[in-house]
Amino acid sequence: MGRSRVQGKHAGLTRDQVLRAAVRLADRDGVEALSMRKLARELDVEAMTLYHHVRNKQGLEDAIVEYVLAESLRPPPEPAGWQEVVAGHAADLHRGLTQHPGAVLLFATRTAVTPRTLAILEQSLRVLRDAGFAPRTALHLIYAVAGAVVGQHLAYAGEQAQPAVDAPAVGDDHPVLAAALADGPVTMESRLDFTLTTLIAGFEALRQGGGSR
Amino acid sequence: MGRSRVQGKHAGLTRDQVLRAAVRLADRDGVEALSMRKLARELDVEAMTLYHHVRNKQGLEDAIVEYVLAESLRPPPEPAGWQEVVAGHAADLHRGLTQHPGAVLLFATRTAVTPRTLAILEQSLRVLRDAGFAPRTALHLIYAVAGAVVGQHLAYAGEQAQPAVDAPAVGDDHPVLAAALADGPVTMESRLDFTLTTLIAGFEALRQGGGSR
DNA sequence: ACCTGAACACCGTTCAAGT
DNA sequence: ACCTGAACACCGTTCAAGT
Repeated sequence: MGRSRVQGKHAGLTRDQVLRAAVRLADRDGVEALSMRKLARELDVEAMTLYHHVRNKQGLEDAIVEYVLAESLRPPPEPAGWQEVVAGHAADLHRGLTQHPGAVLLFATRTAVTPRTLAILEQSLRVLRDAGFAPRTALHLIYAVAGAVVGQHLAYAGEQAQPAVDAPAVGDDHPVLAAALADGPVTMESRLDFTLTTLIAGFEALRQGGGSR
Repeated sequence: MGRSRVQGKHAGLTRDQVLRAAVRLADRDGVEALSMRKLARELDVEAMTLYHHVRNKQGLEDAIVEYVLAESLRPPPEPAGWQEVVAGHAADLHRGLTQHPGAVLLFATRTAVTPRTLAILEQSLRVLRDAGFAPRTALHLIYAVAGAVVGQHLAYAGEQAQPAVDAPAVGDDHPVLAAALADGPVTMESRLDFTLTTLIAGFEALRQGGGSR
C-alpha cells in the first residue's frame, strides 16, 4: 500500500502496474467489484488517470484476459502426441483460471486474439493435423476443450455463490440423483477431468473413423 | 407502451409480468442493459415497486434463469435411448438460449435448482443408468453436455461484440489455421454439433470400457 | 506528457411516507 | 397492501484545467 507521491507530479504509473493491480483486485474481491474508481484508489491515483493507460473499462477487461492468457498459455512441447497437446492446453488454461478466478467471467465473454495466442494456436493445430486430423476438425477440437475448461470454471464460480446440488438438498424423491451424489458432491476437478477424458476418447474414435491424412 | 393507471392506485403488477418484461428487455438490449430502473420504466412504474415482486436484482436474475429454463426444458421422451436423452437435453437448452440470448450470461453464472429441474434431471439419470452408466458417471455426463451448450453460446455472444478468428485476420504466417478457416468461419452451430458428437462418441467408448450395470 | 477535479448521466437499495 | 419520492453511496466517462 501507499506509493508516496507529490500531488500533481508524475505518478510514474505504467500500464503493467495498472493491469497487475486490476487482476489482483478482481481475484481478491471478484470481477463485479472491479471498478475504475476502486482500482484507482488502490493505485493511489485519481480515476481519470487510468484512462491514460487503457481506452476504457472494456479495454481494461480485454487487457486482463490477454495478461492472464499470456501468463498461462505455454507452447506445446515438441515433439508431442496430440493427446498431450490437448491435455496440455486444458491444463494451462485450468491453472491460469485457478490462479486468477477474477478472470473467469471475462474469459467467458471475450476472445483474446493476439499474435502470441495465434502462434500457439497454429503450433497446436500443426501437431493435430500431423496426427491425422483435418485442420477444421483440429480447430473444432481446440474450441471444444477451451469451452469445456472455461465452462466448468464458470459453473464452479456460480456454485460458490449459490448452493450446489448435493445429497441433502435432493431428498428421497430422486434416488438415482441421490446415488450419484452418495460419494460426495461432484467437484469441478472431477467434472473437468471427466469432460476432457470423454472428449479425447471421442476424438480418438473420430480420428479412426476418418481423418484426412 | 402506456399501461394507463391512476397515480397512487394499484398497478396490478404481477411477478410474472415483471419477469416477462425483464426477459424481453434483456433479450432486446442485452443483460448489461438490464437495470431495475429501466425495467421499471418499461413497466410504467417506479423502480421501488419492483422490490415488491422480487427480493433484489440478484433475485430477479435468478428468476429469469428459472423462467427460461422452465420454458426450455422438456422431460425426456419415454422410452428413449441414452443418446436421445443427451441430445434432447442439449437441443432444449440450445433452443432456449437461442430464443433468449439475454439469459446466456445468467445461465453461466448460476444454477437453477428447482423441483422441476430436479425432477427432469432424475428422469434423465434413470435412462442413463438403465443404459449401463453408473449414476455418478451419468451426472457427470449431464454436466458436461450442459457446460458445452452454455459454453458455446457464451463464446458466440462474445464474438458478436468482438471480431472472431477468421481467415483475413490470420494471414500467411498461420497456414494450418488458414486452412481450417478456408471454408468460412467456424459457426456456433457447427462447434456445438462437433462437441456434442464427440462427447457422445466418448461416452459410448467409456460405456463399453466398463460401465456398472 | 501526465494527472486532476468537477460534472453528467447513470446505477442498486433504504427508508419514511403516501393512498 | 401496494406504490412512491427523496436520499445515499456508488458507477463510467467527458471535458477543461492544472503542473
